[in-house]
Amino acid sequence: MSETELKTESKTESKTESKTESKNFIEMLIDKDLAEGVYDTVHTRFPPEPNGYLHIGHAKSILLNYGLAQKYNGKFNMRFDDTNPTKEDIEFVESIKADIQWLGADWEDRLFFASDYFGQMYEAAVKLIKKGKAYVSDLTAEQIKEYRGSLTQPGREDPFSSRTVEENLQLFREMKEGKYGDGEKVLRARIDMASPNINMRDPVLYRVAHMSHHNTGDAWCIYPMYDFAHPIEDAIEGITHSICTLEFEDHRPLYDWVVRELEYPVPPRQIEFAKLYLKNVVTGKRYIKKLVQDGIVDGWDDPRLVSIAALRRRGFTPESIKMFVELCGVSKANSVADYAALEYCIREDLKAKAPRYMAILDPVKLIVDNYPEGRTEMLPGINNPENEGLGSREIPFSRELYIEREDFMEEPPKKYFRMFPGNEVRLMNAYFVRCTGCVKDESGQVIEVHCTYDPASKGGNSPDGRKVKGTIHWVNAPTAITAEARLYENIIDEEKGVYNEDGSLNLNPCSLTVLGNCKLEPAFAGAKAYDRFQFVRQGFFCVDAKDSTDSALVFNRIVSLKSSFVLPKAE
RNA sequence: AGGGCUAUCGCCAAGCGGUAAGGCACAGCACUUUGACUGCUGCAUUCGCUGGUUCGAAUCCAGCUAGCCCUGCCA
Repeated sequence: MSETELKTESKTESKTESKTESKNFIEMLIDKDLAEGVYDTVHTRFPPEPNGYLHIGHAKSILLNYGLAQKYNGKFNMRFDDTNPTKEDIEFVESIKADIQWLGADWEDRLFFASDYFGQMYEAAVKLIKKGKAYVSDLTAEQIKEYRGSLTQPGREDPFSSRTVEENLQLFREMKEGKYGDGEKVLRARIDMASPNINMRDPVLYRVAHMSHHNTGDAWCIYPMYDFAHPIEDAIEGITHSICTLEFEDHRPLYDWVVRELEYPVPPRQIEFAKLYLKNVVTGKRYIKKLVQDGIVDGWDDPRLVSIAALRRRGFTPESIKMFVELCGVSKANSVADYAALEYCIREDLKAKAPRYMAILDPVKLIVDNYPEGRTEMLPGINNPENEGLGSREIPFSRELYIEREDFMEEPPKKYFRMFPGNEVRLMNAYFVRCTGCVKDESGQVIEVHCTYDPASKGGNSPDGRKVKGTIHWVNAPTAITAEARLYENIIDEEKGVYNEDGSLNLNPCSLTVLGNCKLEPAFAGAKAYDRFQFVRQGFFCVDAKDSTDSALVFNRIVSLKSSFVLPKAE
């Protein structure tokens, strides 16, 4: 090996090395924990409450937790945090599981329900009572609020906090046995009513709720509060790093208190990170519910929404969501990502994956006057020049074709290099054609564009080396498949932001455009739900899983292709 | 206003006392059988502000300012 070769090699090596991505603050914390022997494995979890559909924001948490477990060769648990039967519904359990699986986060055999730990939580509460760290209070909800004080005023001692351990034990047992009605009694932790952190002012641990639970039925009429239940759930499952969002920072002292008082040998550590927000996007449950009720969107999976189900239906891939989440990063600074970053990710992912076929969204006839009538020939086309593995196809060509209405202008502006009288363009994969004119109906609408072709330019190149500036796509008219395409814009009017002054949503009236007369080349035949394609020069499209049928294909535009060409406004 | 957290390019985000990574967006050029892709180039004399420590500060100290979160028997 020569000296130069050696040099080149070491150069490449150091380059690879320097490309190592910097770690986020959670990874640095984990590294430290591992180095100091605080933990010797990494065990994370995703703990949604089954009270709604997952959206893009949840994807960050799911992928973060799962990704960390993978990176550190640890484990990832799926856990439903179902401690409040008044707000939860079994209906969401299945949809949440499906969404997480689709995203690729694998919990293996570790699917848990917080409600499975109700017995252990009850025992934990008894333990606290015995330690004198919890008591039963008869205060009403309003009184508790009163006694709690305010942000600036310390709280006052609960008059029931002096009950004896025996009394508390008996009362708590009676709460469990159903002796008291909803709201009559609660179990409170005895911590510090004067704490500047309101969460520490004797927080409620258990409340009475005579209600059937989707998992435990009527076995319980008392249910633990989040602040008490969550650390126990984590500890029981051996979670090491309990990752949650920023608003729980104030709860960490209470989390640590519970875990300490209960004397778990390896206490889990709560770490908080900033949620992922998208600019000009609605995620609020009540807003989406209203959009559905008002018939503005077609359900929770309407492709204009950003629920996981909606993104899936629109045609986003799990890989693109993962790429997006990684692109956004993890930090403690509240931030709002641009939707453009998501679009970048899906284009990037589909670039090599999706076959590139020709489809006309808004068709107008193109007649090749000098092409023999009745003749059809098959022309080869590469399905994706960036991925030879996707193969090639035969595309029919004849005298009558469809082209995009916007690819012809009788009087073109400057720098327009598509079809206009006298101009020569390339029909992609086919021939050079020179435009000779058009036919209009009585209203002035162009109904036919005419041209002549150069037989020598078959395949799209002229043997005389002649160049054309424009290449347009086309579809053979006699064999065209008619289909529907749905084009989406943000459901929010981006000019003025998400909300109006009165709190209502500021909707974009043009968020959906349905094109019902699209013409597709035969290669599209047999396209199935979730199949994704690039419509050449238009964008990436996905077969709609809800409305598409074999005989009437329906496509959702996932994202358009980028374009630096802007048609000057006609006056 | 009591407590907690955060402030680095239009949007994310590295940086951890040695003289501002990267990505998205944007702009320009080249290439092009997609006005796409790709390639190249440009894009913070400056890190919320003001002082201080230091030979040297985005990084340390002090004081300010702004934003977010907290007074559910929700999670």
